[in-house]
Amino acid sequence: MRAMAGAAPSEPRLRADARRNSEQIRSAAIGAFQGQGLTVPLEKVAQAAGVSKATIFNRFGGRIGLIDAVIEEVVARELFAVIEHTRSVGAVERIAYYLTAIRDLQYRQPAFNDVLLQTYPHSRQLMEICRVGSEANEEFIAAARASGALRPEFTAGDLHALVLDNALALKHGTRPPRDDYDRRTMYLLDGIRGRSAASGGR
Amino acid sequence: MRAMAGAAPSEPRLRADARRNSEQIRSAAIGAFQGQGLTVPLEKVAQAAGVSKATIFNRFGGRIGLIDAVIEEVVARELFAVIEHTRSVGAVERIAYYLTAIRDLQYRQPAFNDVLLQTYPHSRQLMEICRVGSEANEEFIAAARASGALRPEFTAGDLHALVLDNALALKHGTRPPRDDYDRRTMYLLDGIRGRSAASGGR
DNA sequence: TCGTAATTTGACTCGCTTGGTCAGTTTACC
DNA sequence: GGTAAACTGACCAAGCGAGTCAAATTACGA
Repeated sequence: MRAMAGAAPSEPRLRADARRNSEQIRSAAIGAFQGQGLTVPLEKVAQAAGVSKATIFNRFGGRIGLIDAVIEEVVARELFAVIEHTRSVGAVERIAYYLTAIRDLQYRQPAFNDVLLQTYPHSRQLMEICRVGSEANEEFIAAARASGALRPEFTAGDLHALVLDNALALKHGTRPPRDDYDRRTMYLLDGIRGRSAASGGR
Repeated sequence: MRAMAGAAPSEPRLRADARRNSEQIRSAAIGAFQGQGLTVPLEKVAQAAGVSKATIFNRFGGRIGLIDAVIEEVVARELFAVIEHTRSVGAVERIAYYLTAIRDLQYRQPAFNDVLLQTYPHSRQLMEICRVGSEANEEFIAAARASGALRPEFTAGDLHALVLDNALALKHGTRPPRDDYDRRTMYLLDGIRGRSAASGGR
């Protein structure tokens, strides 16, 4: 590693071309990560940015640096919004809303699954996102159990496993049509609901 | 490929050492496949059999030939037994029994997941096993729906996806403790049951 | 308009693992 | 013992993307 450290380089005055390239790489990375996940070959990102792969190393120090520089826009923002919004949902439907929203994110954003699966454990940012996510899980599970919306034997670990399994399925398998996916989300919800809770429709 | 074709070589009179090695390789393969799945390095199988890797190629022509020679003992027998036995279960509990048994097989036999995932599509035997399995799926789904044990919108494709996702999770993830796994099987069952059907306990 | 240092880049190396091959040696069998 | 079958150690192939570097290019200040 030469001199890189964190996000958008700004410490030393960059030359104009370097600044321009940084920006192009950033936005190419956001697009590529969102479309194909965090494991997309850097070569492709470079191509989309109209620069050489080596330039990515010059500007960001490598994949980890690049991820740290854009992960906020790629997934963190959206995830935190989901968590935040979930808190405003009524206690009884909250856990169903949360799981549905998470699964939606997983379906739409391959990068989100890479975060969950901790594909790059060397990125602080990624680990931090995971941590926050785990805490949200526990928060919502506890609340849901208290409200009777969830069957009592269901643990935070169960939720975690549920989501991780889905991440693996989406990552290594063929993604199903959206309506099939959503229907299966319903089965899931019905399987974890407490007896007392009323279902949405069914 | 030199001269191999199918299962246990028997066409031309083999020399005594060759016959002995074939047998050792077969049983080593059964052990290795059951323990670590069909993707276990041939080197390891050879080591367990006390021969060189090249001997496996001499005797079986390669991984596919070896798989074809032992897949019966490794998974087919047990799978067919499950299917057969499922037919003798009462209509209402049948689908639950089937899914539970399949998931048990998936947990205990990594090789079974390799079959499901069609890791080696060049093996006729593997494909045949898949075909038979798919037919069983449809048979049981149809019966379950007819008996009201299954929610009506649940399709054979849903069952297939359910099982495949689990195969991917077990293959690429960390396998959970058995009791967690079984509990999650319960959630699953509760999520796909028809309204009328009574659950086992809960 | 230079001089210089920052920047870019094409072409490379590297790692890493397993399947598969082959020449040369050992072994079974008649 | 002679011969062909069988075994084996050592080797190659392949894929594939990360990361590196010397050489060329470019921005920028004087």
